[in-house]
Amino acid sequence: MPKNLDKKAVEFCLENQHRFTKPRQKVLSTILKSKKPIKAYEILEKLKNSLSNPKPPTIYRAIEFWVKHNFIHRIESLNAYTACVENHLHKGSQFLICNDCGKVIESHLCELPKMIKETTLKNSFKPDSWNLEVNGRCIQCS
Amino acid sequence: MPKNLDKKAVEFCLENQHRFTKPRQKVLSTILKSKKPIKAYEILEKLKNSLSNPKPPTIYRAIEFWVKHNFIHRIESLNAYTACVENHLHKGSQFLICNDCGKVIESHLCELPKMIKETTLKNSFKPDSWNLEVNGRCIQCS
DNA sequence: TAACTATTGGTATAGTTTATTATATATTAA
DNA sequence: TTAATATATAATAAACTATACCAATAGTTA
Repeated sequence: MPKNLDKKAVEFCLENQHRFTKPRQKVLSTILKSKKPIKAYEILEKLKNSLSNPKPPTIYRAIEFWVKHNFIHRIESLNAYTACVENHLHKGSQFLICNDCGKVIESHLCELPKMIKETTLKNSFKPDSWNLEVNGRCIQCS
Repeated sequence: MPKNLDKKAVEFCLENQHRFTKPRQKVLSTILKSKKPIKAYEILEKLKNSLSNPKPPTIYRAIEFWVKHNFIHRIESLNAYTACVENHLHKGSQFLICNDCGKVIESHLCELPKMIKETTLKNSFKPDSWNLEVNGRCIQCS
């Protein structure tokens, strides 16, 4: 979905002195192209051609890099990865997962942070980051 | 934590014509005894004695059973399982995970459901169940 | 008893992720 | 430019997590 995330990634690497290496490049673009969250081994499979016989660690290192810098998110309940709809600075993420078609919508629940602060305060807990995954049905499937 | 969840489990099985078999019994009690979320293979290890040489599928089947009936929850970001603090009927769960000591608090964010409905409505999404995992620091570690 | 369903047992394998060690590439500063 | 440093990759192996499959068994029902 995010059209120019590719460019932003290049810029990001330039500005922050990270290398825009081939594995990073290919892994990111593969995730960007995928309309649904994609799994590590699916990425691996797709890159059999454009990289020379890549192994799991190659993929995982690149994934880790982009997750760390908020270009992609990991969806815990799916063991899958998806591009961030905007490369905003994240402390948390929210996903709506359709149980029927598998579509995943990244949602911006703007009020959630406030809520989280309140409720974690009650538990004397200092929130740092969070992840909300909601299962249900998207409009096409309902 | 939940002291009589054992008994409730027996009752539940009786009432609903499910069998309270040895694997189910042992897996549940092992999770109940554990103060922290416990992993499938840790359960397997602990049951090496009380069950005769149990294999992964045995454990996973029992876990699945109790998850399905809301006696335990799976914590996605940890690949681990924990007893429900109360065996209330769940459509969602919320966990506060301490990055320091690993403690996990199950939290009751009573207002969350309302929020979820509102925000998912905006996305034309029918919520069904949800899981929120918040990372941060507990009071002892901060 | 016979048929049926739920559950378990056991083997094997699939799928996911990390550790380790060595090598290569880029950057910086002398 | 070259050595020193930091960063990233390659490749092998292993650890960790989960499921598919099929046979055997236990409980239930007709």
